[in-house]
Amino acid sequence: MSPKPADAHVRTALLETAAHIVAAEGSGGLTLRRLAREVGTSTMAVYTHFGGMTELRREIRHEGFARLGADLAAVEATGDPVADFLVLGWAYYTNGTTDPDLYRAMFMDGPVDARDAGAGLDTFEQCVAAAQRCIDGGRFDPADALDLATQAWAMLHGIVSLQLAHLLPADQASAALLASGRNLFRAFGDDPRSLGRSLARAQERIGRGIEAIANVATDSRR
Amino acid sequence: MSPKPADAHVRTALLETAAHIVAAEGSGGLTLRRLAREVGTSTMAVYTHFGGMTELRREIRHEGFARLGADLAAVEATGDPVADFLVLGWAYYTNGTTDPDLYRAMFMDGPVDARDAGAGLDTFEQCVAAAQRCIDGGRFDPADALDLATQAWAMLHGIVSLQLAHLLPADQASAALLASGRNLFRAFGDDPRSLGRSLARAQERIGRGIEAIANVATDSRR
DNA sequence: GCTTATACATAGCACCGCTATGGCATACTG
DNA sequence: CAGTATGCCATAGCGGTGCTATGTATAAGC
Repeated sequence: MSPKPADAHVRTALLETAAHIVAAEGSGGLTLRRLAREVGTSTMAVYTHFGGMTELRREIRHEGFARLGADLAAVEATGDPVADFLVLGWAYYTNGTTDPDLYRAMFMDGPVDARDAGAGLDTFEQCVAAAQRCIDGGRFDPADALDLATQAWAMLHGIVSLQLAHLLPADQASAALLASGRNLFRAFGDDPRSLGRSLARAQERIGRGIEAIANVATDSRR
Repeated sequence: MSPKPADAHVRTALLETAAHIVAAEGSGGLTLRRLAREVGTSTMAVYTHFGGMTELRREIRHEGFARLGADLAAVEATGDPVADFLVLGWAYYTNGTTDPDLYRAMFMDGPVDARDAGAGLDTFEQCVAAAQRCIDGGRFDPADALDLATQAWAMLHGIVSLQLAHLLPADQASAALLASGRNLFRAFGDDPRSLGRSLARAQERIGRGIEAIANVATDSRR
């Protein structure tokens, strides 16, 4: 009946438009029947390919983690590991605030199961590595990189999710991001003057990188 | 037909059992028909008293904010404002982790509307006041108390919500809570040795206060 | 070429939030 | 005190949801 556009695996079309619906209208806008209608198939397709809406939503979360991982991987490691770390945090904040519904689907729709936790912690490894480089470079005091990364991640996630809950306006959120980042990194042992220079470099890279990261973002949307 | 137990305002019974269902089984367990059945009334009662499930859920959020506010108000202001602030943060963490589904309903089910934001920011004022006392007492460097409180809140919320999403095990979360608190307060200008003493006092108060806060918590459940 | 298995369509189930309507008790009014 | 008006709740029904049992057609294996 339907023209079957290229027939490129129904599974991909389902996941793609599902992620698009979630990103555009929120998790509540995604509906089995609507998804089937929009893709031009029947509701059964979702069950043959995923098993149900729960698994579909889990795949969407994985897609979100993949995009987040791509955005984080797009920040290049330079000779200034602290600036790298700062830019990484900014990339995280940007990812969450530009795709709020996807971020919500990842962290707030849960509770996350074991598979999700694995996918989430994979991207978290990039944060740990950034902290480790700061330690190895002598900028941070010797410490467990995972502890530092955890603190940074909690701060980032706290600011992002408070903004997404409309409990922090965007300007206050970004201000808190800057201040908390500086405070944390100071406490991690970085020298105030070095930190100031790294912060300036990071801000300059952020200014230059807005288009670059935007490109990566659109690329990762395939 | 039904015995109408004391007839104590159906509205109260609805809100109470609704909050109980959410706290016990999560937001997904709350259903209009089930709630009516469990209270022993009809689905219409929800609409006469609240206007719909949306408003009911909003009242549940307010109930959660009220309990959180009560838990926070239960920490007494002593001569050590930094210890007070630390205990306040611990109380926040405890509130979120002991009633995870209620905490989720407050911050993750949203997006929060203007009325919710007001209720949430009311309890946030206690955090601002605690920061202000630390500044006035000369423990923190002169600063905008709201900025400091925002950073502390974001950190707390980040840790709590990451734990609730099963992305941080409880032990790592409490460790991050301790470390981040110390790091932030150090950055806020507190002297390391004074901070160490306040932290010891706070830990002692927490140890003593576990039963007290638990009592307050059960009290606030009426 | 027949069989088998896979992918999708159809129809129906139980449940959801919500609303139109009616009954009934109370409160108000002349 | 009679009559009316008002608020609270029960009933029944609508369109929607996720999910499943069943049928069907296409593709794969021998």
